[in-house]
Amino acid sequence: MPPPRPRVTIQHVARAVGVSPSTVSVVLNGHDRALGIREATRLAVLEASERLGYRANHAARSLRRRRTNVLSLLVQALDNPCFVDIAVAAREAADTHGYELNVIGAGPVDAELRALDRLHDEGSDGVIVATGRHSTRPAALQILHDLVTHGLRAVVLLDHSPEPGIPAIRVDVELGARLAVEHLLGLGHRRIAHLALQGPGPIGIEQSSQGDRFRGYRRALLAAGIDADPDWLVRGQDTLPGGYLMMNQLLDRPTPRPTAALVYNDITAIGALRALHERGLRVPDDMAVIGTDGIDLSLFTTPALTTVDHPREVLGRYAVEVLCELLDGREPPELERVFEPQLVVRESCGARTATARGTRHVA
Amino acid sequence: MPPPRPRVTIQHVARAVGVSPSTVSVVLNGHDRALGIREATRLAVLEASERLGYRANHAARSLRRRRTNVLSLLVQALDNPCFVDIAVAAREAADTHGYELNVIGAGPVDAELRALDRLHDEGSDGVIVATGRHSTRPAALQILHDLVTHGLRAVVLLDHSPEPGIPAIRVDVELGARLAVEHLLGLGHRRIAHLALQGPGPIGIEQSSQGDRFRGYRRALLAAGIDADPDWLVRGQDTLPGGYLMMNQLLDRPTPRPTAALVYNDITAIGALRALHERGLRVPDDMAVIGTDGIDLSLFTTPALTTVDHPREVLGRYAVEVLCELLDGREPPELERVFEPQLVVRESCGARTATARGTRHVA
DNA sequence: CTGAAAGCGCTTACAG
DNA sequence: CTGAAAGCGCTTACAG
Repeated sequence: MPPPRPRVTIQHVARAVGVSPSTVSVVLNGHDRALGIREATRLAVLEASERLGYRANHAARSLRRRRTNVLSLLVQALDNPCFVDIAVAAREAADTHGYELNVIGAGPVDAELRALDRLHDEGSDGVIVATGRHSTRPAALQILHDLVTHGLRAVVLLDHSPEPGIPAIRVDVELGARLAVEHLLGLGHRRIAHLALQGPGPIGIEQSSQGDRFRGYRRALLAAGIDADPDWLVRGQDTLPGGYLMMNQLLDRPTPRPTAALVYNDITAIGALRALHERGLRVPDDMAVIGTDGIDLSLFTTPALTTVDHPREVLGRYAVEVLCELLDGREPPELERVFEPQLVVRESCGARTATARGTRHVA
Repeated sequence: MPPPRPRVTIQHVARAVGVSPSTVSVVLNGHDRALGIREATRLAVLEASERLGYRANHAARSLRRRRTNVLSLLVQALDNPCFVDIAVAAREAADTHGYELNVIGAGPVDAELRALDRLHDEGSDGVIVATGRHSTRPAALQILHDLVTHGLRAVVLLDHSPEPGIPAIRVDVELGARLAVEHLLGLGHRRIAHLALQGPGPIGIEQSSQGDRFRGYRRALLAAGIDADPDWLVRGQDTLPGGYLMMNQLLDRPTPRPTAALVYNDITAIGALRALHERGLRVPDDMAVIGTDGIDLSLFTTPALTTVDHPREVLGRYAVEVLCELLDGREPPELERVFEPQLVVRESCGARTATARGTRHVA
């Protein structure tokens, strides 16, 4: 049994002041109508609700207003700091817009559909889907579509827009891959591997972040007259062990060993670094490694990761803002907003040395 | 304006089947009373609600039941994977008990009080406070007390129980520190530093995790006839840059340099590793480093961290279970449940080499 | 075996 | 300038 809950309601406040509940409601909500409330009454209501410790009942308010003022953010996995950064920024933005934010980690691919479907029941007004891999999965798209049909507003983050009513905020990962490869080419590398996320189908044909990235990688090589060897491509999970496994697979191949690797994200790159370390291979001397995301951790690895930085805070914040526009009945200015990544050169490609001192992270 | 929300209610289902809303409610909730419902009716209700896409309205249900079936988990910061591990396990446990879990990152110390106070408004039935530092802060304790006064159930995680009504689940960090120091002593170290969390007062007098850990550290040294030099103690933030800064401070001191360091947690230890790397100091040769928590990352650093592992999943799960007991009106079996930490020996103290291969993380 | 009625706490037109 | 009334969608005794 739930404990007895001596809830202070609007009724109690009203009785204490000697006004009606409606008056209390109007005052407490600071409505325009509150202008028409006598100052003395207003003050008395404020005082009494403070004194009695009144706290509005969410459920009642939501039921009546027909909106909950909560947003849901479905991220791929909370164990990747990149998504934590996005979530923290998103929560802050939600806060300033008067919303609560429910952050949900989708977990492994097979749990994702369930998590998506649950969004229906989270009781939120709108959702941000940041799993970064839905656009290649029809089932996920279907659920997303259903969500919108049921009156939820949705925004996609880190992927393409699946349909006209659902705006997308994403990073130009094709450009990111190009910047990375060009950096490596400039350093004299010719055999450049790509550790990529495992997808449902062959890479490169999908309209997805993964496909975009691969295209960037291949085109940048092509522009330098290099035809990417299929043996340079390894696909796997975007996790620490995933990166570890992929790098080991790459090193196990009989082909001439690549001298550099562009890795799916920083977490995966850290896994790859570990595999190299265990094999006694030196980074960057034996293998240059370049990550993606720009999470804080990438500055603290040994060696510090050169990476393609994504504006994680901006993405989180912007997604919330677009969602709020939608909830306010306004159409967002564009269906897709694409942010630019930025190459951050540190130690893992040998271009220069880095120090954690003096960054924004070290006060 | 919120979009028009063509909500399917219990009424619609009732009308479709030709029964009353009460019957629909009883059937859908699978109540004991449902036993008294004709099978044909039951099936018809189920079919119609499925067909119509009925989804219960959370707000209405909560309002009526006077319980929301949501739990809140306030963790210190989501950017420490240790708390993510706890949160993920807690959510799973909440799920199996029929609750939703709202995970909130408290953020920096100054934001913590605000976050705590907000718990009032999250509309949850119970809260788990896992900031790991409340017990030394009277203001935090006061808010926690208020929460319980307002009818919320509360459980403290990773700290001592602040009062009889609030159970605590924690780790014996004093033992953890002892295990770590004994390991280092066994390896021949004599000057062992301690990088600790900055608290509101001097260390060692507080009844807190921090104080407990320090006591374990000092006593283990004492047992070996070593009186801890105050210069071996550095206090700072429990973050990557915090660890980086603390290690640099330690190295800047004129006293004979310690040969080993027991660090507050793994994230901080990774910061410390980086500081050592930048100074050209080798781990473990020039300085042995030992972390705490046992997060996955600690296996992927270079060198791999020797650490004091905490049962993070168990902690998260158990906290939820205790909270559920409380919500069911049962008293938990004990006011404090203390779990044991475990030393995990890897590379950073030089005792042996480690490999990421073959762990549970690498499938 | 099922329905009518009341009510959870709030907000919002609408009166006056 | 403020109050009475209705209703958001659900659940739960209580009738029958």
